[in-house]
Amino acid sequence: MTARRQPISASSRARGRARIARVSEPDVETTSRLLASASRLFAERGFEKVTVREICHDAKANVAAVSYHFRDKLGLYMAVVGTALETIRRAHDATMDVPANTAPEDRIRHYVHSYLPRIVRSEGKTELIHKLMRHEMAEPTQAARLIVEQVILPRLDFLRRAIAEMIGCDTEDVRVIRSVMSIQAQCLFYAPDRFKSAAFPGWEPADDAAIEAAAKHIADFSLAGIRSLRTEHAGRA
Amino acid sequence: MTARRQPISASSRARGRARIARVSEPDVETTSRLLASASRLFAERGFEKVTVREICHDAKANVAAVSYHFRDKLGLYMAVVGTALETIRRAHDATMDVPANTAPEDRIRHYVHSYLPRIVRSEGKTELIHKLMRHEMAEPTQAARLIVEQVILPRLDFLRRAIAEMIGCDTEDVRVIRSVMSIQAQCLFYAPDRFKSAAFPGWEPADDAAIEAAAKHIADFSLAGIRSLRTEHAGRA
DNA sequence: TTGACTTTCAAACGATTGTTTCATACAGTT
DNA sequence: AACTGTATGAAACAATCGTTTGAAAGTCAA
Repeated sequence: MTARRQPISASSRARGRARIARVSEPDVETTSRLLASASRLFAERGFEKVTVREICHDAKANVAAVSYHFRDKLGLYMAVVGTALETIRRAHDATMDVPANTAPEDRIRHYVHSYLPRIVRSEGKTELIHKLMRHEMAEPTQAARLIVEQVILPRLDFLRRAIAEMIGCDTEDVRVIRSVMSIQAQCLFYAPDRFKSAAFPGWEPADDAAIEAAAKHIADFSLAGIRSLRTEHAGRA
Repeated sequence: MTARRQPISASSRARGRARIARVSEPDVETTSRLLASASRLFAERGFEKVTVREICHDAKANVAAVSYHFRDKLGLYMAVVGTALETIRRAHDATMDVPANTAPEDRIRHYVHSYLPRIVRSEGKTELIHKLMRHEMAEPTQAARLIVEQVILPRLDFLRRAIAEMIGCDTEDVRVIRSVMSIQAQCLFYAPDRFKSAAFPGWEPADDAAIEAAAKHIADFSLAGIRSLRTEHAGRA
């Protein structure tokens, strides 16, 4: 094992200073360009389907740049995931940003209406983490645990509280948990997908109005489903 | 392009006769062993994550055997998909096997209760096509179109008719289409998945009773959702 | 100017992939 | 026995992958 020339952390140490122009235009640091290109490509096709050479070509950097600045390909990927998680942590998660004392039905409606556009659409910074999440579902990496803990679980907790309040039971009740899965399943189903494009031709919501209509359906459909669970006995076999 | 020694179709011509023992025990034809090993491995990890060498090692065949008997890796994969589709076409699709004049609610219940075990479980021949389907959703190949046409679309049509009958409208109604997606989404969400295992620890139904209970939830939840659509105006913006 | 440090570059390395080559062995026919 | 079509095996091929190398060029402080 040969010792590497330069520890990874040193690159961040040198990044504070302003830089003089080099032979070619280094207006943006190589590290930033790599992160930008990698974010876009990883979000598009996931970790394994993107090659280091492709990222470096897009970022106008040498192939060795990834190894130099991020240790290896996985290091670059984890950096992308890290900044995506930071973005979502900084900007208050819109899916849970609701005034206090809101009725549980309206909280659920708000969740679906703010969640669905992020799943269907492709532009925007907050959409990055959702695209990464979708690929992590198919082929998880080390990032899966982070995403679950920092994004998924808080959202599910938000849903569980609202649903439990609606039914009038504990948040640990099986009916609550299964209803959370039902809502989450319906939302995630609208994620763009080449397979589903063939199975449901033209059924993907195209414009904002269609997304809103689909969200309304999921909310109506699910709220009716949850209400029907109120009359049901909790301890069924 | 060099002409291949032996056209692919010739292998099936020679397979009718009984064979004398060779140096090693060729009790089963190489073609069959390759198909068996490939079915298991492709179902487990999808097309791209399985190597030809791995299949051949498992089938106790030479690496060149795939090229010889199936033209290439994709040819072997399509053969696997073909036999899986044939199996599902031969054995009447249980998800749609229901006596005539059954009430639409009961048809939907039957669909969910027979569909969900096939999604959750792993053993059995009919489960093969479902495992292949799940991988096709993540990374579609040529097989996606076949699976959609021969498996997905007939099932969705079964659901559409039942739901339209419940609501009392046309099968092309948006409410019908969205309800089909809601039911299908909830069912598919129970597919085993390493990512979901972390997000929903212990929430995957373990035994038959748990699967039945989950199916009952999906049916109850969805039927209530559909009933609520009856009172809604069809032509909403 | 010297020397230490940081960053970039072209090239190569080592591993793995799907696929092909060519020799060989077998069965059946003439 | 000789020939033909079928099948298998070890080895190699060609392409691609992530990663490493070693030299070169730059910056900055002494």
